[in-house]
Amino acid sequence: MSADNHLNSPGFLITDIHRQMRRVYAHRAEESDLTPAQAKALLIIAKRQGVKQKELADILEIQPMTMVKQLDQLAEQGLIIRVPDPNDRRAHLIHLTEDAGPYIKRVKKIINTLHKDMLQDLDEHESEQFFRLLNQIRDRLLTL
Amino acid sequence: MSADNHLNSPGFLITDIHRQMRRVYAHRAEESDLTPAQAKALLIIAKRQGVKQKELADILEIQPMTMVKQLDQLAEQGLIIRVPDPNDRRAHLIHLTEDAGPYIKRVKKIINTLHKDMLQDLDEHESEQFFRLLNQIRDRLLTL
DNA sequence: GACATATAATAATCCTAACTTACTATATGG
DNA sequence: CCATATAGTAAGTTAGGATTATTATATGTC
Repeated sequence: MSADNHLNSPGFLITDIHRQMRRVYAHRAEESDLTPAQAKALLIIAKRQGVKQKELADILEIQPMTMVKQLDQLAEQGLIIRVPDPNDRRAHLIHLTEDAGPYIKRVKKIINTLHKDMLQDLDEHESEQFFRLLNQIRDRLLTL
Repeated sequence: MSADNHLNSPGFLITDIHRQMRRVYAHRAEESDLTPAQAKALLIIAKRQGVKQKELADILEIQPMTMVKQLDQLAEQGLIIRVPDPNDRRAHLIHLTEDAGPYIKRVKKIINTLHKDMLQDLDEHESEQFFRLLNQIRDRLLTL
């Protein structure tokens, strides 16, 4: 691993891993299931019923417009509804529908299994270490 | 960090890091520079002058058709040429043009700096550990 | 040698997940 | 009251992948 090897480097490895995760996820998710981005949004909404769109976009670190589209998709599938905010007529509060339950359950299972599978060669200490390093790198990138 | 926390997990962290890397890269690359995927392909071609398209696609673990498009883009920018393979009239060999040199140099610098910046909070041992774990996870994902 | 099968490249089309720019409606601080 | 800020959205773009089907050429088998 020479200092000049740009190809086998953390950056490109992360891109590879990201793509492989998507591939395996897509393969395991049924027709009726959610894309990774939809799944992530739905899991956050489940934890924060009544969140505003803007707050959601901030949590996900995406642009408001990107959020709009993801919520459109979730609404089309009948998994969320936008409720007018009684305290701010510009804003909408996002709520899960009753249909969302089974989707959330299924998607949690897929994600759980995927994580377990991809980390299966790491012992507990390595997993913790890896998780810690990922967080450090993510935080650092946010300052760049 | 409960065992049931799907949101702050290695998988989603990798997705975040991937997106942030792209953001910083795009911000640092000039108008005239290459996208990450183009850069990666070009760096491999530089190491393997005369490689076949199919071989390239295999190295990058992408579909042949995806390779075609990336090479179209590089050819449009005048950075590579497709030369008919004298030993196989179906195949093309990919060569760099003379114009490619400065692009490669610039892109290497951007990538190098980005990697250094994003890993700046890790000591040498942690970096090596991180690199090793990424490779393990990537290899495991390829079997799933 | 003929023919079935495999392989290299590509055309056409689609998908996910992001982005920017510009607009409307509503809040809010001087 | 008005200037400015904020929430949401319409329209359009981009990167980087995918699938399916087609053409040209190689290759193994009988």
